[in-house]
Amino acid sequence: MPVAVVLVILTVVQEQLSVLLIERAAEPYAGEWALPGGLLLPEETLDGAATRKLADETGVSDVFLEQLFTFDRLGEGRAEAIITYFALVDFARTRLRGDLEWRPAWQPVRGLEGLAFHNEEIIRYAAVRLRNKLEYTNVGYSLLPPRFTLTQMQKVYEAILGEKLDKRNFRKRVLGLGLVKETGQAVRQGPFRPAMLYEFTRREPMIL
Amino acid sequence: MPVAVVLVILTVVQEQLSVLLIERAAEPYAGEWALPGGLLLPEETLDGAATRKLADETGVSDVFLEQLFTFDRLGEGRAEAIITYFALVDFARTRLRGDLEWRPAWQPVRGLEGLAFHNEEIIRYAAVRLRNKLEYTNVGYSLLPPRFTLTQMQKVYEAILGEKLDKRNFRKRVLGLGLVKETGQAVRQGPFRPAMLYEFTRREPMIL
DNA sequence: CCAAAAGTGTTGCCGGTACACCCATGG
DNA sequence: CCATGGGTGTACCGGCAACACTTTTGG
Repeated sequence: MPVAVVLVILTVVQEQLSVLLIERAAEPYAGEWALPGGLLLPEETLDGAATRKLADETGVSDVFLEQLFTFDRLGEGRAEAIITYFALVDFARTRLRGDLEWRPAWQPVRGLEGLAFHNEEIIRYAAVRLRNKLEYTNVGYSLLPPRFTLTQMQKVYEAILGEKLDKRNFRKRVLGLGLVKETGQAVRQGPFRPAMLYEFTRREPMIL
Repeated sequence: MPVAVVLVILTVVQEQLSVLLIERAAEPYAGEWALPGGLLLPEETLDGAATRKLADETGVSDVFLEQLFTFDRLGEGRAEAIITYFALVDFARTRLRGDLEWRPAWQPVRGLEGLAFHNEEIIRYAAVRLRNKLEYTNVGYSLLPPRFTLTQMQKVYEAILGEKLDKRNFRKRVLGLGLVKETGQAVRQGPFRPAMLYEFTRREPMIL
């Protein structure tokens, strides 16, 4: 009875916090939606397995990835313990692999129900953790392109927190805390003034 | 290669944050100090295993007990994954078992070094988590007798945070937040006015 | 001319911190 | 008479939330 590693990969798509799910090919729960994961290989570290699975599913590396919680087998799996990780990725830089036997897809976190293994509980827990971390860390770096406008950033924050934020207070805070810094002029995007571009001043360590 | 559960059992002894350690009987690291733990039994839940081990070592149950972190085998153990828990107990209500083949003992957290399996890292992490939780939860209930004076409580907090606190501000806060409430008169203890006794208004769920 | 995004300051409140003295009595 | 623990109130400061208008130009 080995150990399994399961990933909660979160991103923001169309102003909605979303999670990567796969349609299970094998029993149990064949045909149902579930979180991606797999068994820990011999001689592999937990972080290594999580990193590998993340790259397998999204092609992404060097993003925020952190251990979330460990469950016992949830009744029905083949593993003795399920170690869950959560990752944050920039949707625009992700290319889901369509050639896998399971079909990965982004699904909004709000209103998820009826997943295999009660995986919605894990997802809710990850979303709570993310909301907390957002308030006292800079995990957001992983959800945005390297350079972005403050309006983009604010929309990501609003999607995660699930509420509108005040523009001036938001800017005061992220600038005042030194979270982000200006990084040059911007290009006009529409019928309005060109925006300033920003980047994060520091990145969190990949594993805390 | 099964799964192991390891416990960081913390308490405050003589105004020092302390941890329960055992002297290992078996190789590897025979004769060295380490955290107590053991293998997960078949059909046992993780929380169940942690609760069982805690009762084995201290005779205590119904205290704060929470999952901490999961490590891979740390190089040298027999287990594939090590799931750590941390628990908080009231020193006065604990009776360590001297009849075990390993000898459990309380050791101050400050200055620990050279433990088996680099266990001091886990202990430091548990101490950090405890300090954080202390500020926004009421985990303290588990470290104190059911009824206590505010001075006792303050000393416990000071031991954990490693700094002196202001008496008036401390009382204002714990009363203002409704953390504790008066629970009757007290008995004289020495050459001074008898103190008021308090208890916690609510207890955290045992597992979060 | 209007929709859409960019940008910009002030005020009030609340929570947290700093800080010092009196009381009672067992020894 | 002093050591020891119990108990109490005020003043300042800083962070956080609330709040509205001007600019630009593509359609």
